[in-house]
Amino acid sequence: MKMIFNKMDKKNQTKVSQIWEHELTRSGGRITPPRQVILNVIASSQRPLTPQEVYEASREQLPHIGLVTVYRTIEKLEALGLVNRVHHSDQCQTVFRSTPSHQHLLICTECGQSVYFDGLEIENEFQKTGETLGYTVTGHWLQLSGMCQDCQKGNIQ
Amino acid sequence: MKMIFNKMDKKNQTKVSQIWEHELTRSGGRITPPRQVILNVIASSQRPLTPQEVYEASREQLPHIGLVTVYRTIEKLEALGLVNRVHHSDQCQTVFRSTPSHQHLLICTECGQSVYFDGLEIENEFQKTGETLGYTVTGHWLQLSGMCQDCQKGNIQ
DNA sequence: GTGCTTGCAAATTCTTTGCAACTTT
DNA sequence: AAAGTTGCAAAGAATTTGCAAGCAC
Repeated sequence: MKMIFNKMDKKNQTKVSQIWEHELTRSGGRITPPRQVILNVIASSQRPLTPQEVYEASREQLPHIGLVTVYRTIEKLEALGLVNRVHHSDQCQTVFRSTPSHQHLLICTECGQSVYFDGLEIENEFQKTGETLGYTVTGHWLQLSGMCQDCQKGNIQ
Repeated sequence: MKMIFNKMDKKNQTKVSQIWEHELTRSGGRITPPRQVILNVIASSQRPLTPQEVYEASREQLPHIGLVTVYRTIEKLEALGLVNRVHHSDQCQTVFRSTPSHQHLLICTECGQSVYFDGLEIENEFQKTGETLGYTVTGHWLQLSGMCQDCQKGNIQ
């Protein structure tokens, strides 16, 4: 199994924000201060965020920003496939940057820090499972949870 | 990989309802007509249901039942571990009977018909994945989606 | 009888929509 | 200038809470 540890660093944050701005422009959208702030908040986050959390983090940089703008920007980013909705059992509406290739999330239960990983072998198993049950498997949804290295060491995030 | 095709039949529905009633009693709860109806609706469903759907199906048997009672009964069943919340990308609050052993759901995208399956080998892969990423994997969440045999044949559910 | 349960109404929370003013290109 | 975007306020949807009456044990 191939693994890709794609934790986001400062350099990549900027890059992701730039790509997102480019995609927005390309689809006829416009780059405004509120959007730049929201894009940056989501792109630089190590964990999935709720609309409320995006809103609160954005207000630190742009106090008069509106929650509605956050919702509409997320909607646009999702339509462009740049962010994904992430579901937990209690939290269903968090957003996290998506990956170009087909990967899955591993989320830290303590601090929420998340990484993507590749799971081609696992996906082959899914097909076999479906055949046994008489289903044609067309999609899957996999998320792992656990504790990241920082939290194992007892660090505060 | 061991597979368990545990589609629910009439005989099992009754049995599940009875077990649920017993668990309710054991935990100090009471068996009332509204609860019996709700339990039966959920136990006999081949697919995850929203609170609204449980409500509507229950009203056919007990017209004056309240949506609030459905919410509270689901809450109780979930607390007892008898039903699970099932999430899709758009639908986050559906309920489906849980399994005693550790299994995963395969949901038909057409009709919602769902079956549980066993995936021990897959779970071993999850552990390996976690190690590679520096995480201690403590939980996972896996759902497959596809098309069931009936829908492949073009039957109407 | 005691204590859990019900259903109504109201409150709360989350998300979406209408709209006039304002920016971006 | 044209078209997209913003933030406010209001609407809408989903879920939870308070409470008096009712029911199970």
